[in-house]
Amino acid sequence: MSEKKKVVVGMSGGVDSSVAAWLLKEQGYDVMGVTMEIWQDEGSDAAAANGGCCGLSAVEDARQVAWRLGIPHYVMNFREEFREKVIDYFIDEYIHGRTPNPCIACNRYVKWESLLRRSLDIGADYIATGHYARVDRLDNGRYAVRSSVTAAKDQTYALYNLTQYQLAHTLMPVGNYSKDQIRRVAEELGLPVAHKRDSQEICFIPDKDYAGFIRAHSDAELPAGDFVSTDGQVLGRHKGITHYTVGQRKGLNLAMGHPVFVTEIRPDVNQVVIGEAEDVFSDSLTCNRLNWMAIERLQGTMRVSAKIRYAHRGAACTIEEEGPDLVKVRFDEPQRAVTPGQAVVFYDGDYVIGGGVIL
RNA sequence: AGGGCUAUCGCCAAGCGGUAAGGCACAGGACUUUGACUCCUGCAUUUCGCUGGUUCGAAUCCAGCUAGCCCUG
Repeated sequence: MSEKKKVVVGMSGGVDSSVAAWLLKEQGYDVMGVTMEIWQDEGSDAAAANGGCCGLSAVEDARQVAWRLGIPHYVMNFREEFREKVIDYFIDEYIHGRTPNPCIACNRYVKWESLLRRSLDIGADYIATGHYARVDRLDNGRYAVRSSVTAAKDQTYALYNLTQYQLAHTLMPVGNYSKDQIRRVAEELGLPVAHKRDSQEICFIPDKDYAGFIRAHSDAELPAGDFVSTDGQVLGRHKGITHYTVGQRKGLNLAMGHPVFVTEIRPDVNQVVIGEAEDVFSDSLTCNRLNWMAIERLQGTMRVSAKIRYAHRGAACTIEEEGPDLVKVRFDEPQRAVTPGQAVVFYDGDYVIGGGVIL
């Protein structure tokens, strides 16, 4: 007859989700730990590499932490969902000359769709993660993700795409603390993962060879092609469009005497456009695949701060609906490397208003 | 087979007799739960097209050779 709310904590084996589990337990929840299996090539070196939010070492570390905290721990297989919603999407975007953000897709479709559904199925009321972000219920009744108290570790950008339903069943206890505080708690609890390195890079491509990964997991052609200047002059040969992204400087192998950058990728003609440093700035962008969070929908124009990539500080701008599922963003100051495929997330202060995908 | 010019790190390029600047590219690292950007470090110590010569000493002067470019045939 327990009135305790049940929560499933997604435990990656890292410090953050480990402490999140402990915090929830302290807050009186009935906590259960779940580690998601998402890697594809079992037994490969790639999967064994630590780092990433979901490395192979995850299961053992998470199991130990759960044991220490005295909570049950389970492993659930999400390989199929991950393959379809994250890896296939990732490959398809690159093939079409865009630059995807797999973490956002993983959050929306794997963590907050599959994991949430299965968690509710086994009787949980919420799922929780170790993200540095907070979930608030606003006066208008809507749920919105809110920046962590630590601006340096804020992870709201990757969470803009969560739905109201998903947020209503989400807890993010770590958002009220700084990274230092979290590590200190982990130390005090004697957790074995207290000093584990922060994860980074795409978890399913630890060697950072994206182009190689795409070639190995897709039958698309992806041939070499021309680097061209804005006025159409051929400057050299590129290794295939999947090797590049807007704003990129390194790896072009173009000795022009001064740094040059990718300004555009043209998948239809297999060209990569090269320009000067100043050519990579834009004063506006259009986005679609919108998800509104703090507001039900956009009416007229709205002044917000927009992040065009993870770790972007945010830029003042005006947003305006331009059509069904289409929003125009006009920046007060031109922004560097507005990149198709990346998410643009709108903020009002700490709160995520919504966001979309850059066209 | 007449005349002129040029040959320095992968690319561009300083140097003009005193013992090899710099930029780009590239490599490594830092930063980073996406791709990038940025920052830091490294990068011609028997070497300046080759072979000789002058000199205490040459990439720097001289000669020849080789290669490329240009002009005149």
